[in-house]
Amino acid sequence: MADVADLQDEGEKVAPSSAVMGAGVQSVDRALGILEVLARTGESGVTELAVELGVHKSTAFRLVATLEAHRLVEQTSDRGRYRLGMGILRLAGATTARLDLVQEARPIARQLAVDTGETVNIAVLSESSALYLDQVAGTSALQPHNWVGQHIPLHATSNGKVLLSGLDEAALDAALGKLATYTPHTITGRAEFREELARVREQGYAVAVDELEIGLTAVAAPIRNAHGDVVASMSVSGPSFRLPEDRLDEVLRLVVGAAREVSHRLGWGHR
Amino acid sequence: MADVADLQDEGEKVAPSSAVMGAGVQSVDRALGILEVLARTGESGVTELAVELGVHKSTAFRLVATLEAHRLVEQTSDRGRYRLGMGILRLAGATTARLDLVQEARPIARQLAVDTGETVNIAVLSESSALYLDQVAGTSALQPHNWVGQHIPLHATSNGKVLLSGLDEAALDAALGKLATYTPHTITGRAEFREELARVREQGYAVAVDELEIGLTAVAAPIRNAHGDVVASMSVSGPSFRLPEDRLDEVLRLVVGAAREVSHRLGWGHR
DNA sequence: AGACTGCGTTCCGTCGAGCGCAACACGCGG
DNA sequence: CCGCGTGTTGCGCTCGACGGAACGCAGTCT
Repeated sequence: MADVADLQDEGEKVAPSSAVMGAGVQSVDRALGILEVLARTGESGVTELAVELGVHKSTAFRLVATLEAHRLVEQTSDRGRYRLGMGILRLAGATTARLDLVQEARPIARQLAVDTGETVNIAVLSESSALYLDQVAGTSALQPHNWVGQHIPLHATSNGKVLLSGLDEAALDAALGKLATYTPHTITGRAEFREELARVREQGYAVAVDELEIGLTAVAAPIRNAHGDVVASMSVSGPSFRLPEDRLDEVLRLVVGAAREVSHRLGWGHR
Repeated sequence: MADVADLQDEGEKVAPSSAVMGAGVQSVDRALGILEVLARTGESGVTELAVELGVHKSTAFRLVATLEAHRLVEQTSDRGRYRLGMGILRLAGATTARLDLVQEARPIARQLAVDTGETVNIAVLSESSALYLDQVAGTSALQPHNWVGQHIPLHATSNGKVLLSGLDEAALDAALGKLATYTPHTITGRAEFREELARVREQGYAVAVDELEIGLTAVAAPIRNAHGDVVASMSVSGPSFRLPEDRLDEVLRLVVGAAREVSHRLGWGHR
């Protein structure tokens, strides 16, 4: 039952593009597919969505109208295109409020932000990129433009390195695409990157200076669950001029300590 | 703005407690209903969800399984209960990145935070409570515990007053439940509160000193869209001792100016 | 202007997808 | 052990979701 009956050869190339699809309740599947398309494109019309899903225009419309009734999507104007709506944010608020990872990590992250004066982030691995779960602003006015929910490349960030360091060889290969170059300091050699990961594993922390963006420095340490797996990563990041070499040692000590504290609260080292 | 709602007079057997429901594609409607229930309860079992929606267990299971395939829900353990998942957060990231309100407001909010030294929030009206969309921390270490996605009572906050001031009588009645008392300064009289709203409308800003919490002061101004409707509210809040009467004038000037600037960027006053 | 092409939206008849039923596998407590 | 509670799975019947086609409206080309 793998292939969906695509009987219409209207001429349009039937490209399932990307998504799970094909598993579960058909109409719900399609509706969620719409959300994913909108997340990717930012904004789409009914016709566009219909082509993307390989369904009739009217079908796409009915689905999107249902989503709209629940405020998960909204249209830019009457008779306009569609985009993701506020309902998503409401759900997201309820999600983070309940995730015990965020729950446990938040007070510690806040203290870390106060101690270092820089921005603290918590990220998890999600489909070959880093998903930022939470962010606590530093005391300085100069803040990074990241935001919860953003996708960040794994090989050019301290968080990414930490998260990858917890994977075995097979999973690593799957998660690691090609290593894009962002700055002259980005590590792009595969062998070289594996060495870096070994170093991270050994040291228990990761550093990235100017690797994603010139002038941006970040350090990160792993958060482990009761089984000892790396489930998340906690980082401190800020402008490189505020995080010079001689200050990094101090910051590293704080980050590693904070991450270990969260790990303990999640049950690591108990039993 | 045709309402899709009233085509049929509810043949439902059991009261679906709360939610939109009854409009659009049935199975999608139910699936989204599940998300809303999970957002409310935090965690539920299949059977529980089934009775909540008034459907058969197996139906609820199939729906929740589809949601799980898209990572919008996850189960606490194999054969365990269900809760909202990371997929929601991914969608939320894509949402905030594209919502032009947040997009436009963020740099201005940040500047306002720098100028005042206090925390800036942006909130919208969402089902008879305030939904906080964005937050920029002030320069001081002492920060409020709020977070994006939280629901806050409308009648005891400056943001809430501003948002309510944009409604007509009918909508106001619908949005306003009973006026709970939080502190001795909370306005609880209905007539009194309407006078306060009239003042807010006239002045173009709202103030709340010790009304939600003793020691917490906040001021807010409306953000308008191209049609002139109040779509959001921007506030500055901090400890009352840092925001004494004689400083409020200055802060108010800044807030009103910032909110007006955002409104302009959203097309207000243009043509 | 007028024809034309694209959009989002609506109506309707049909047929297969999704529903409820019932049976299943498992965990718990009496 | 049995009963009762989960979450999970096949299976036929039926009703709800689907695609086709037409509509109203906005631009755009001729």
